[in-house]
Amino acid sequence: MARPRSFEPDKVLEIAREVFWRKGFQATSLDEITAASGIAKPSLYAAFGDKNALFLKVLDRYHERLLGWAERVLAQPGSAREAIRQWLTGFIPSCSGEKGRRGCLSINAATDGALDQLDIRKSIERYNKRLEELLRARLRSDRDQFKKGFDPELTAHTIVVLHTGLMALAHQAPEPKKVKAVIDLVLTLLA
Amino acid sequence: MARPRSFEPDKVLEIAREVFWRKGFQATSLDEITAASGIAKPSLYAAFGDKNALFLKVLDRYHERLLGWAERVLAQPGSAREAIRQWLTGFIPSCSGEKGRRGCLSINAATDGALDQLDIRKSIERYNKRLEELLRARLRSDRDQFKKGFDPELTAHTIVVLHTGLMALAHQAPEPKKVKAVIDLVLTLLA
DNA sequence: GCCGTTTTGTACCCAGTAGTACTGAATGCG
DNA sequence: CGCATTCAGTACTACTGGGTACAAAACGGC
Repeated sequence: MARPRSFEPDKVLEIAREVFWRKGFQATSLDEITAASGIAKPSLYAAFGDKNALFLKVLDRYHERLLGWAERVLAQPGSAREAIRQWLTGFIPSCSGEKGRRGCLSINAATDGALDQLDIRKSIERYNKRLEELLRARLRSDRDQFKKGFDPELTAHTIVVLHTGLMALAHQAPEPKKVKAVIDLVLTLLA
Repeated sequence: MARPRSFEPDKVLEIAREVFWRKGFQATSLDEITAASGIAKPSLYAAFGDKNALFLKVLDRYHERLLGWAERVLAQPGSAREAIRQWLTGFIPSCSGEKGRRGCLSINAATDGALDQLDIRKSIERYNKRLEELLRARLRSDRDQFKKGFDPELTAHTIVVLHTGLMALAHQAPEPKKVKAVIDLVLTLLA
């Protein structure tokens, strides 16, 4: 009944994610996104709102994707430690070597001054909370795999801290081996 | 022989550090620094160079201060584990509660897009390297305090990762108790 | 008291950026 | 085909921010 859209919003959100991820939220100008996507600014505004709203959409999708993957990997049967190891090692390609330099979009955003935007901060906090919940649930339900006195809550949180540290240090492009060794060492806490 | 300076560079660097720390490198405008310090822009430029150079000076001082403190605490005699525990717990006030929200200036800078500036990236990498060296040296020299097979290099790096994670998560203003519990749990790796 | 030198502060320039008319184009429907 | 409706793209505005020219001011030395 009217002129149809000439682009797929999902594709544009993916392109925007790449730009935001590479340059950071503050440092990314809308012109760079229009250049990368071929979509003019008024169309972006009509489809996604202003820069903050666009980034929030990008970030929420990013979070959903990571949570979906974590949920799948952490739900596998067998050893809880191996499930968590698989989840953590899955990040190695994206947090080591040259590819890792961009780090984690979410953690980058948390230190971007983007935190002034309440929506964005809430999204990040919610993501961390849900991630920790997934780990905690798995450790809790498998607590008899571990020795007496094992603390699922504290251990889950500690793994989140470790994960955050690895993703924050990704900007230094460490060697994959080094990351793997750290993961293995910390997983000895699951005993 | 000429008009004297009307401000102390060290004081100005401290004020600039506070502003950068609170708002982030990119998000801080020079106008905010002139407003906070009372120093006009041309004086800032004459004394410190452009924005990047100013931030680099601030960051280097920050690093020196943290390294100096780490060196002092980690040099204390007795248990290596207790020395490291004291070093880590010393960060609790600045990485938990409302005061912690600003996180760590260095880690924030690493994800600020400030990394495009090679000087700044080098400074951060050098800081992390020297920090890890301090830990490694202490763990190595006291390796007979630990069980056979203890790996000082890997353990030192893991502690740096943990420390980075704690400082990155500081933006969420966690409870001090939680941070302390994580530290205690990870220090059981030193056995 | 005057002069060269360095600092100071106002006022400015220019590039870049978020956000917005406004005109023209593409559709479905009658 | 005509028309209402929605999208696309150019061009613009208003503003901010980094950086600087220039003239006045504050010193030490003569």
